[in-house]
Amino acid sequence: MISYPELLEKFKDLLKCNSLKFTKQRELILKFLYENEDHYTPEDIYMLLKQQHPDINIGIATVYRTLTLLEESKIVSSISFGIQGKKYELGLKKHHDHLICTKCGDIIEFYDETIEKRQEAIAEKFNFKMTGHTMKIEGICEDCQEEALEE
Amino acid sequence: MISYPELLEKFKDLLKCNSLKFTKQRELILKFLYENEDHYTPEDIYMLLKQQHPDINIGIATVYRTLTLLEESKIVSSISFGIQGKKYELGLKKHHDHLICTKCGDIIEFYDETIEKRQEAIAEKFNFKMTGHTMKIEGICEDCQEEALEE
DNA sequence: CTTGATGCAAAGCATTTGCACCACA
DNA sequence: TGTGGTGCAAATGCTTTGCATCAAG
Repeated sequence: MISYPELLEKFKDLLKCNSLKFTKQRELILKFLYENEDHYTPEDIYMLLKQQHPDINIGIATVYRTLTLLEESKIVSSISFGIQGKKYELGLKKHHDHLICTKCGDIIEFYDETIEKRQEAIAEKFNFKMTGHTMKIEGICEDCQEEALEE
Repeated sequence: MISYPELLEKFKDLLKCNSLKFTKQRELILKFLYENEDHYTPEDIYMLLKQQHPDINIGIATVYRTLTLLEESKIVSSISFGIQGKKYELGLKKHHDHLICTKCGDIIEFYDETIEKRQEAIAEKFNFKMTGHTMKIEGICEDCQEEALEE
């Protein structure tokens, strides 16, 4: 896994190459996603950053703008859930898919070589030039099943 | 594949069991999805129905309400795309997944036994009680690739 | 007749945009 | 210093809701 200073450097380079500026807000968002390996909505990130850094001013619009920028640069990735909206996570780890508990919203990541291979084969079969793929398994997680039994 | 009269009967039963009413609007939407085996946004359905049946009054709210009802009843299913929004299709056929062309928006359906099996195995491994699963492969379809070459 | 359904317009909600001001480079 | 970034508030776009009226049972 890439270290934070490395990631920061990568981000700064990317900004420089596109004559964009490095700002406190952009760094905060990047750092937040690096330090919190989970899935967050833009709103989540906005609220938590405001809370953790009362000294720094940040607007929700900047969070949206930065997340879009980071996603285009392949530094973060997003998945969208029905009601829960779109959530972002650092996108530097190996490609993976998600198990989502529809009761508590918990997200479990997994990687399955067989599925990856089949996806490639299917894209090829239809002469599709694959640019991305997502898989979501929805269900009830272990904990929520137990809770249901207790009731 | 189920015939339309059968489907209609099934829908009517379902309404009766829940003391809901059978209306022209509900039938129109069901019929539309039966006759047009494709993926539509609520807006699409609303516009096309108004166009095809200028005599019958229908509001966008009713389309949303009916689609929600049909989806809860497992008669239709939906997939959501990034910018293109949520699209509905008749959900009575065998479970399948989608290839989506990010250029022209075309959707190709496919079914892969290996992937289905692996998904079940994964859910089991994490003690997840699977209630649903979706897979989307994004890319550029054959036609759009050719177009790109011509430019 | 009773109850649920409908259309309309208003309200919601997440996301985007315009703009004057601010801060990197 | 100039250019791009920011926060704010207004605007947008999709979806839901409240309500008076309508129609199915």
